[in-house]
Amino acid sequence: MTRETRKRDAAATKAALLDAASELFAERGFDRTTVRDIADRAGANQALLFRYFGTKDQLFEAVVARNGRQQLAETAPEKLLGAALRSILDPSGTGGAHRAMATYLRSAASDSASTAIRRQIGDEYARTLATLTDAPDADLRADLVMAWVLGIGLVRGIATREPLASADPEHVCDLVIEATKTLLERTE
Amino acid sequence: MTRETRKRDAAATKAALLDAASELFAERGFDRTTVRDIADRAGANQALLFRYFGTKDQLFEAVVARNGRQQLAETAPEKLLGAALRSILDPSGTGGAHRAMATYLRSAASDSASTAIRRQIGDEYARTLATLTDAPDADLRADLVMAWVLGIGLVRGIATREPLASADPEHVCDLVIEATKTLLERTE
DNA sequence: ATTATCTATAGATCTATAGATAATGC
DNA sequence: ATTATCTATAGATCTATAGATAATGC
Repeated sequence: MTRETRKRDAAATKAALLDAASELFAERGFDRTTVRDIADRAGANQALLFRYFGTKDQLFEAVVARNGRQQLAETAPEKLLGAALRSILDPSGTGGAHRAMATYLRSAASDSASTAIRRQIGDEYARTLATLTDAPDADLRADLVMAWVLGIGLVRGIATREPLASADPEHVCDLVIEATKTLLERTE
Repeated sequence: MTRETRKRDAAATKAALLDAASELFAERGFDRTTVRDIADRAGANQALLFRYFGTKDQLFEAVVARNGRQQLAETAPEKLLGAALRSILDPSGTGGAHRAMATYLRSAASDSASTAIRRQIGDEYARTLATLTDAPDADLRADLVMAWVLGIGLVRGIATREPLASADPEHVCDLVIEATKTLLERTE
């Protein structure tokens, strides 16, 4: 049996590595994901990862840069909070915000990771959320709302704490959105 | 110059290792803390860590078990939210809740870490917070409050996101406590 | 004599690189 | 001929253990 060689397509290989890295960083965080895990899932040789992305850190930044852009563009500001919450509360949710948040959470310990991702993901979410209030400290309040969503993702998805972990998503949404109204509407 | 040998005191060495581990796990998370880092900071030999605690995982559990107990006992339930928030918002705060939260956050990716710590820290906080409301889903609401505190710690302390990172602690407290009242008081 | 502490190192990873191999395009 | 892919491995960690050394208590 002859050893198979991957089809020669640099662009496709790069994309496959990005996809695999995006999944694994979200599942396990930066530290616990090895370059060999990524290459294996992508069906690519491990050395290509370095050829195309330089270092593991740079691959991480490439993942964040790619994911950050496409996820927010699709959601209207006033629906963003609900959408982010539902996507975080949906156990089957591998799409959209869930992955970005999971990456954010699971890589909280890694420095380069934290730095890169903070800018990309955080800024876009917060900027969008800040449009929902006209309080003078809109940006701060937006940060607080984002912090809540992240915290819920942490407690539910990673710590799998009960009763939150298996609570009804719509019920949680109601509670959070109601309390958030107080935060966003009270102008002083 | 003769090589110094540590004073022979097993109990003190164990305590020093626990202290050092507690600090480092909070600062860097489980994965990024090496047993040698811990032993060095404790001024102890690295082999003793294994002699006294078995494995790195077991040391982590010992840290969590020790810290979890003493931190909550001191605060009255109705002041817990404010105390937890202030301790997380205080940049100089190395004491109490801050370290527990930081450990929780920075070790979010590690499995054994996450499992051990979830039970210890989470349960005690949530149980205390749940006494503040008489809503039928008190535990769920308490989880949500805790999630918010953790999220704020994440965004402020680890991601150091502006404007939240350098916002006035009292102002943040006001905003969060006000919004939390809505969550805890609205019984239906 | 007991046992806390230390030395030395095995064994398992993991990132990254150098250089060989082989598939495509001209 | 170019260059995408693969092999093999260097070099750096990191956890954990086996066994030597040396300080205390009887």
